[in-house]
Amino acid sequence: MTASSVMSVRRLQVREIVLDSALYLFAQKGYFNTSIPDIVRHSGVSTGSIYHHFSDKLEIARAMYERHVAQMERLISDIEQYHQQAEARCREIILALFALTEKEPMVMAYMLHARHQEFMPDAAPICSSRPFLRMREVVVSGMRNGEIRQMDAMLAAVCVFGGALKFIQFHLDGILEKSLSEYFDELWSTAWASVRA
Amino acid sequence: MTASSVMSVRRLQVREIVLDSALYLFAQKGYFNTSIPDIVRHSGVSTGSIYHHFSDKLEIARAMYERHVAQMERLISDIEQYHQQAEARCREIILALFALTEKEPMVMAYMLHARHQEFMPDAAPICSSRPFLRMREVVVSGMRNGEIRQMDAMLAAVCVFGGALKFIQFHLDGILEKSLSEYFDELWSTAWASVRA
DNA sequence: GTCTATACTGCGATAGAC
DNA sequence: GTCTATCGCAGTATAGAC
Repeated sequence: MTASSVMSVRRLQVREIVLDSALYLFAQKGYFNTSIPDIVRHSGVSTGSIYHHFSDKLEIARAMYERHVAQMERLISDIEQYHQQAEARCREIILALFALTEKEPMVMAYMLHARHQEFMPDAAPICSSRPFLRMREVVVSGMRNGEIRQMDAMLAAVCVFGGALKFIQFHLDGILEKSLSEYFDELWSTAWASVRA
Repeated sequence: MTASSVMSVRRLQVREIVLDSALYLFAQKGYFNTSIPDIVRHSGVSTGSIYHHFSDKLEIARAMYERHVAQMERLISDIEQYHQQAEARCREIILALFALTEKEPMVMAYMLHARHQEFMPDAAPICSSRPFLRMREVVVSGMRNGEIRQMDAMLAAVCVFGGALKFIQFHLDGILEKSLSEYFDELWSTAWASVRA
């Protein structure tokens, strides 16, 4: 292993440590309630080092956003590869989002809850981000191949995924009596019934 | 008119002016991006005067939240008074929310979009606020009187109102091609079909 | 009750030693 | 590349005249 590859591995490590701390703190208290000193304390990385790896606080938020948009896109790509029907794809996407919510609630909290536009001036609303656009494309293709009845595309997407996303929000807000997965069957059958051809 | 009643009318006026400015600014830029000097500039009321009427910046946010929670509750009460069936009540509530969104988008932006818990430490999530609890009660009563089929109460509420609320969010985010009201018919028939007995 | 001027704090960001 | 020390400033809140 060369010296430069050691350095770049280490470089990645520090970035990841900072991003993990920032995810925890941003998801828990929000971007504005999290100071650089907070991140220093929680991550154990010094101010100077943080600013060596990130140009400013905003870039931390941006890098984290990109990291988790990519994570969600990968999740959808995997599903599209293994399932061909829109019905199966939608179903599996919801199951994967539920699993992600229970395994890494902070990721979902940051992606769904945070008002990214308040601190990332050029960010699109989350519903226009790549993972959500791809979810809508899955629904549109289902409409083209006759699995889903002809209807407004946006409405169809809301019918299929809207309920699941609301339940994820409820779960993160702690107002659900049961675990997310216990709601899945009834939720999915109701959602799919409202759009199937 | 007595001197004290003049004073209290004026007192209310100043509070309203400040709250109106704060609504505009909070809805547009968010709570944390809005400084007291911003409110001073936009409202024309001086710092000293603002602090005479509100103990701190947080209390402005709280008072505004209460004002619009009450406004939405009144809207629901009026509908409950004039309509007895759950179906009509739900329908009219959605129509009223759409109308409010188009007439006073900032109210809906502040109520639905803002992450109130980030700056109001003791606030419940918006979905647990009184207007949203009452909307769920309407659905539950519709389930009791047989208009809505037996199903998980939370799921039923999401089916009835979730789509409309998502479309309001889309509208506020500016990603809708048509006006809100043009989506209503298809949205409502789909939503109600998914829950009716 | 309303204003102007200002005190105080805590944050984001930088400098510079190691 | 990482650290500690610190600068400059924006922003909340107050003091005190009118």
